[in-house]
Amino acid sequence: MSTDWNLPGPHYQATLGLLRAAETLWEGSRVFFDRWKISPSQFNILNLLAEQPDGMSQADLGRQLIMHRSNVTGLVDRMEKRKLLQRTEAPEDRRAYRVTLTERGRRLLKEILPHYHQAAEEIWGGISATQAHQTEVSLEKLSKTVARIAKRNSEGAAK
Amino acid sequence: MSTDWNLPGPHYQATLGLLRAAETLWEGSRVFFDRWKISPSQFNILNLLAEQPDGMSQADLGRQLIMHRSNVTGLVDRMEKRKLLQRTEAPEDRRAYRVTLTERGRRLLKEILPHYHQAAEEIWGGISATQAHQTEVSLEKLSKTVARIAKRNSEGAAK
DNA sequence: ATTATATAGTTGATATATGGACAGATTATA
DNA sequence: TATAATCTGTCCATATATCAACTATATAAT
Repeated sequence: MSTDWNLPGPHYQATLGLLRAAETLWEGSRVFFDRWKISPSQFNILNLLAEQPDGMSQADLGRQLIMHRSNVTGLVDRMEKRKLLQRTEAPEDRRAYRVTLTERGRRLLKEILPHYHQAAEEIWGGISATQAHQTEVSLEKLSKTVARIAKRNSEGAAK
Repeated sequence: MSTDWNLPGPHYQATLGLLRAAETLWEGSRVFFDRWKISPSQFNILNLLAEQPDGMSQADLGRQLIMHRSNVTGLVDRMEKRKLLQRTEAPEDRRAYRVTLTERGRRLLKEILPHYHQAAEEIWGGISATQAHQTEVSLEKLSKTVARIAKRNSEGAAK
């Protein structure tokens, strides 16, 4: 049984659509949050910190949001400048900061959340509950496979 | 019939998963193309130009790939520096360039495509044909809804 | 205790991306 | 035909993101 990978297969179009959808979704969330002059990443930070009243270190933020530490530095810089959060020295580790929401940050999140919840429901409006669930399951499978392929590919490059 | 949008609804988790999946997919494609030292956007440009032997203007590239003209400038700059494509003056419009693939660019694309096609098939490996099709349909619906919501939202902000 | 290794955060280089402002060219309109 | 509106590509400012190199601290191993 041989397969000619030089030709696009039956799932080629589906994959193009998948990546296009991913892009549209991401871009859509960017435009959605623009209204409050924040980025999806900044929203994720607000959201994460709201559940952690004692705050968390920048390294932890990076791990939770799957982004590089150096990116967290810039995001926290800009959010601190806007007084949405604050850096406090962590007493138990003199290398680290403890990042916490300010009152202003909490207020902004509170203002956004209802709109976010509403949008979250609307997004799935045209899709049946069964179909929505199956889509979720498929997406999770697809994500895992993509991550696996990318990993294998990058290891192959390290020759 | 009243709905309290202050509380997360049944689709809240699904939306988080959706955006996470979109991110993973996009990031996965980035890592995938890293092997050839190009970005997903650069791949899209290669792919697009291969179907247009006479080349196209930077403005057209931007429209096709849904990105700002100023972003095309940088991408084309870097790809021209690597001699993957070239700018030629457009005879019919003295404002515009005509961007075409070089032999080197065509070779690179030819090298990547089989791997891309293979990955495209693998991605859907764990999913039945029926389910794959339904997922595609759902994703398209979701994309459209997200785009609509984002648009409405941004218009609401313009007060 | 000393040394080695790992971790926290910053910085600089670079890529991707948007948006505004601009010069030059083109097209539509008055 | 003059001019107003539009379009092309570039540049600047800024944001998001990665990676490598660095300092300072913390933890593990000898």
